[in-house]
Amino acid sequence: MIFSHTYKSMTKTDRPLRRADKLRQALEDDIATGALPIGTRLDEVKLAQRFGVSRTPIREALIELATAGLVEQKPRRGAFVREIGIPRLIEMFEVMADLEATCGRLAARRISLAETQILKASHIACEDALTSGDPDRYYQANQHFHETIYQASHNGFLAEQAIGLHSRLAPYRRLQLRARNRVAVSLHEHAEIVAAIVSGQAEAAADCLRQHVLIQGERFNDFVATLAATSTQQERERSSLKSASAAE
Amino acid sequence: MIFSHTYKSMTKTDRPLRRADKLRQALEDDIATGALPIGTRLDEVKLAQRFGVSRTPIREALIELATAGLVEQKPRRGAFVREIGIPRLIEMFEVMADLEATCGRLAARRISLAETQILKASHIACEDALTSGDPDRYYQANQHFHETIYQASHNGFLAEQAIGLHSRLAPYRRLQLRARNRVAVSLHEHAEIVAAIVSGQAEAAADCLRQHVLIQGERFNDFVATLAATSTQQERERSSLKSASAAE
DNA sequence: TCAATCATTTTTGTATACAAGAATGATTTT
DNA sequence: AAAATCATTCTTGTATACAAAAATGATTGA
Repeated sequence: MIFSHTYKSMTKTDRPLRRADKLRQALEDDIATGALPIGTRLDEVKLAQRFGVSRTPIREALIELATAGLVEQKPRRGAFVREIGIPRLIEMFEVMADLEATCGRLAARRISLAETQILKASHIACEDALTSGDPDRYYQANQHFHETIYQASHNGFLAEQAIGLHSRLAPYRRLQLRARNRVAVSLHEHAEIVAAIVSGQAEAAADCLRQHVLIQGERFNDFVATLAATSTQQERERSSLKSASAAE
Repeated sequence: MIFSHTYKSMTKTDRPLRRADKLRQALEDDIATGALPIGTRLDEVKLAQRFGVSRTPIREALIELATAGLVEQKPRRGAFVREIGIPRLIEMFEVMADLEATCGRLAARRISLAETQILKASHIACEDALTSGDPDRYYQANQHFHETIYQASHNGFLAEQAIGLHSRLAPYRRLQLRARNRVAVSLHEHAEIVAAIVSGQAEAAADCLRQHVLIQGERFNDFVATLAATSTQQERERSSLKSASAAE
């Protein structure tokens, strides 16, 4: 992975001599993986016991997570893994699509020769991952592909934003089926994106990427739509979260 | 002002029973206004004395500011008002331009009749503010104009991102001259933007807004360019920060 | 039996105490 | 006299103690 997945760690010189930072990362991972399901109350003393520290660094980590938007702090009532409603998720996908589009537009204009090679290689890696049949491997390869584009935009701030939002959407993207031929279509879109970028067609690259991401959002939308009005809705979301492969 | 200027306060029910939150806001304001100049070390005990609290809420506020990107925490060495380098500022303006463009594109498609009225009114308010000759008033009116567009995008998450970045760029936008006819040109651009949005021309609105913001960035760029290779560079930035009127 | 009120307990928010790394300054050595 | 090393002081990072608000549960009243 080229970038780490937090805003700060990209901009700061990495010497994490603060326990709170490690704790934040640990909690972040637990939230992303679903180990701490959405809506979970994050009890300070229990977390402190679990990690073998006092409440102080736990609180500091929770504040960081709250500021980053991953948890919600209700005054005097504690911190909860943030419940992101469907409407808000759609909004976030919309912004993600736009960030990706911008990355693509800039990348088409600014990508270096070396980065072009990396981009092509990461595309091929996606194809290989698909034929290997390993969902996790495809997920990784796909992420690398997108991060390559972020980097090729030569706008570090933009890349940070894109990575940050991407990681926030990660748990929800995993819900995202299943739809068996999606991966193949996705790969075809990747090919178009690569072609647009390497040939310097900025707007084409932007449009391809926007559609590529928006379709995910729409698919996600379809997915939750089929779930609506189901009594055990939450249960099904949970189990899907664990078993579903990464289709992007 | 429609929105408050923090990410969190838009999404949370506002009952700020945490001192740390008030402190964060106070420090945020001090940073934005330049009362705490860039690079200043934020001594925890001194801040605690100044605000009449213990170090604990101060620390929590500083962590929030660090996560939001306004201050930089060097481990074991304290927090500093973040020095944002020129290259990074340009990157941030580039992203800002894109966020605004997206707001405009969506607003053109989704704006309600009532919001159309508000948008027109806020445009007129900008004109009035200009003729009044009061820079602060124009600054406010201009901000309201842009926030109206954010809101009209009907994407709350996008609006939050736009507001957040806007406020982070605020202190640097103030540096931004001076160039005497800029305001008049800016108003003309506003008119074009309004026209594009109310007539539903999504791409036109996006392009206008992108240019509108990018030009600020370029102006900013010009400004710092004239400053380059000057021995008392920092000094001049400081004084300009205080005296310069708001031209956007 | 159900609801409302009050006491108890739990948990967050803040203050203080302590530990450890960094900055500062003096002393010593070359 | 200059530089390096060591002791002191200062500041951050963490733990603990305390205050106050909210959750919980029991008791009382209708």
